[in-house]
Amino acid sequence: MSSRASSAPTIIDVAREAGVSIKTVSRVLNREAGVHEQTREQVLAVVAQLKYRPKLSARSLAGARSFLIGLLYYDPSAAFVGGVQKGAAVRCREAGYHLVVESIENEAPDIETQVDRMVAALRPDGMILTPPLCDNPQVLKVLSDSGTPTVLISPGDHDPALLTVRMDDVHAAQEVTQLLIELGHERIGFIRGARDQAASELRYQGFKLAMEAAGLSVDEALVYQGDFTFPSGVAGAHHLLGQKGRPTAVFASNDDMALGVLSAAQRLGLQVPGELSIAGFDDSPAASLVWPPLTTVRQPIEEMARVAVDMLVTPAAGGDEATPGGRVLPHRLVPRDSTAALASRAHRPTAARR
Amino acid sequence: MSSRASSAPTIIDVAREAGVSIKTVSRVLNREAGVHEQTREQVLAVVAQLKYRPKLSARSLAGARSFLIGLLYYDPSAAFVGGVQKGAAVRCREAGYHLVVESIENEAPDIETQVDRMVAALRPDGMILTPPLCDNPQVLKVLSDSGTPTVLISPGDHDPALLTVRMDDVHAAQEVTQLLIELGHERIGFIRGARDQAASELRYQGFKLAMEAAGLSVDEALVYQGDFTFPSGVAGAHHLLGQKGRPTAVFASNDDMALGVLSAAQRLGLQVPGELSIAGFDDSPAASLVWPPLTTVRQPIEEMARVAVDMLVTPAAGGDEATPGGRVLPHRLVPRDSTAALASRAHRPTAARR
DNA sequence: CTGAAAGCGCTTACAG
DNA sequence: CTGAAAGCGCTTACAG
Repeated sequence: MSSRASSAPTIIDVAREAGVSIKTVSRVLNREAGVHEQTREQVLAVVAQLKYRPKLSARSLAGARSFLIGLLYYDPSAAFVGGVQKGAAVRCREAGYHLVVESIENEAPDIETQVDRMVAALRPDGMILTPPLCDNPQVLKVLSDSGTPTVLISPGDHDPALLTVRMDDVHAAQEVTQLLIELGHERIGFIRGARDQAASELRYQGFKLAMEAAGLSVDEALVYQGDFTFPSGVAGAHHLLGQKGRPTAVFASNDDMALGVLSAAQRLGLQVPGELSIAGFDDSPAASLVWPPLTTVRQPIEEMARVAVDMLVTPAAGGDEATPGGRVLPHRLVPRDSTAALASRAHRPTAARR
Repeated sequence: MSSRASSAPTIIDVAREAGVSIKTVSRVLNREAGVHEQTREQVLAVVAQLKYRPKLSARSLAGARSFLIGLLYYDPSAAFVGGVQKGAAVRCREAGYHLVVESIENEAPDIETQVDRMVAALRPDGMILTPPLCDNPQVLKVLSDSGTPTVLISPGDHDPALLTVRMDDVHAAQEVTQLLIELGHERIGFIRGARDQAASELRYQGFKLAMEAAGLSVDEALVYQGDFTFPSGVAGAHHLLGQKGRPTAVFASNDDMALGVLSAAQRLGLQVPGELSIAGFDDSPAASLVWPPLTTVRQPIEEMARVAVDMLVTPAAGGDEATPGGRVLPHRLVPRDSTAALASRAHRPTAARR
């Protein structure tokens, strides 16, 4: 079937044809300095003519690098993982690396074995972890024991020595809250995310900070504990909207829950945004597909993944002055039609309230 | 940083400790027959004690297999690719393989170089292609020239010698159409998918077959050419619902477009499903998140990916009697609330019309 | 600026 | 049932 598989040219073929040693071919291919320009061109010409491509397994076995980056994820959101994957895969290709993807369960009893097997077999030059795996101590332990450089995307509390990439969840949540406040809303419901994810707490903090800055009190009765799923958004909506002094706006910690709120509101016959404003977080694909489209925050997912690969491939790319091994990427508030000024009330800037 | 990296045990360490040759260790690890049970257990004990894991690059360089499966995709739908990825990654791990994912642009001018580079560097034991890449002649050419076994997921017309996995788009579309017909709908609008994707034509054929089987004519004015995107669903809805004898139901070739129809209908003030029934295709995550939830067809995405890996890893797994290299996986009609019986008309089974 | 030698850690024939 | 030797195709020191 693959009769030509055996005829693939090796570095020896190239060296012979170019009249140089294999070491020189290696130098040219790895862009090492100190090769006569004429020699370089000659080698490159033969490489092109023979369509020579170095074999990764040989490079990996002989050298110190595997040219492999591992990405570990445990599903939750297809949109999030998909974005990370695309950003990472593209950057890997640009850098001459390849992305090996493994899906592992966060609660699997043999999770350490799974991770260890992957790392020991592949010897990746680096690993990228997404939530909630990036906060899993067992996984982190295995990786650190193996000496594999690791980048955490949007982690919670973590060893400050580790490389991280994230966005500013607190500030983003503040901005969303401020938007609602500026639209005249005072009774704003909040739906928290899953307890075991770091972003949940950060977004809640942002909400509280913005409320307090505007001189508004956070009514505990208007805070619901969700878990980032659509159904928990529905449940949260029923809880919040069933109150005596019900909120005129609801800020859900992610889009899936906001969609649940939207669905519940429509079933309850509430006009959105006329009678209820709704805001989410993530800017998931569905957020712009529903009606009315959701006001939300765009997470720089693909960019975070690109940066993660950069940190692994070009160690110099890691960190900035503030947090040595950490990078914080900019987000963007995305106002859409699910939020509007409070019906029949004047627009009241928050500054005037102090 | 990784001081212990150099101390990773090799097959030689295991052989020495177990008092056997490296060949015997290799036999045990590869489950080759003909090893004394006692020897086998002794080797396994040492392997466990030393936490020995064979290095993939060495196995790959020395042997005929790389234990790598490549997955090539060009985004379109995050949900589809995400499902394929998960199914493939899980099955790979079970089989001791690893999944290398590459995202390439279907229209990139250097697409052949990109694919060739990946295949030549990795020497994967097999490749999996998703639409639209599985119908890209240039990509298929490079892979066939390299002798890399390839499985196409949901391809269009293809070389019958190639391995394929798909669902029955024609039949599934027939079922959706029948459901609408059984609900009493006669004027049914249809929105076609992207011209360059094979599934578009297949689903349209299914629609026509069901209409004809029920003795209903397909009104060309009620067929709109979409492109699988949300906006084209909105445009299709405006086109179809603006007609004199407008349809009482719309069947969109995928969920994204169906969501567009839903959005447009709600803006036009039409009750769904009271005044308009809507059906989609895919059972994307958003389909069950909107209100009303969408009637659709569940594609067996993860299963298709698992089977694809199986065909590559266990050659015997490929094909069934009907189509030698092809496997057709079962789908499932998912009736939800976006479709309902035609208002104020009796339920009329299609059989009675003939 | 260039090269000869050794070696990475396994599997593949081949022997016994 | 088991093993000694060769070799996969590169990179790494080390020389010159």
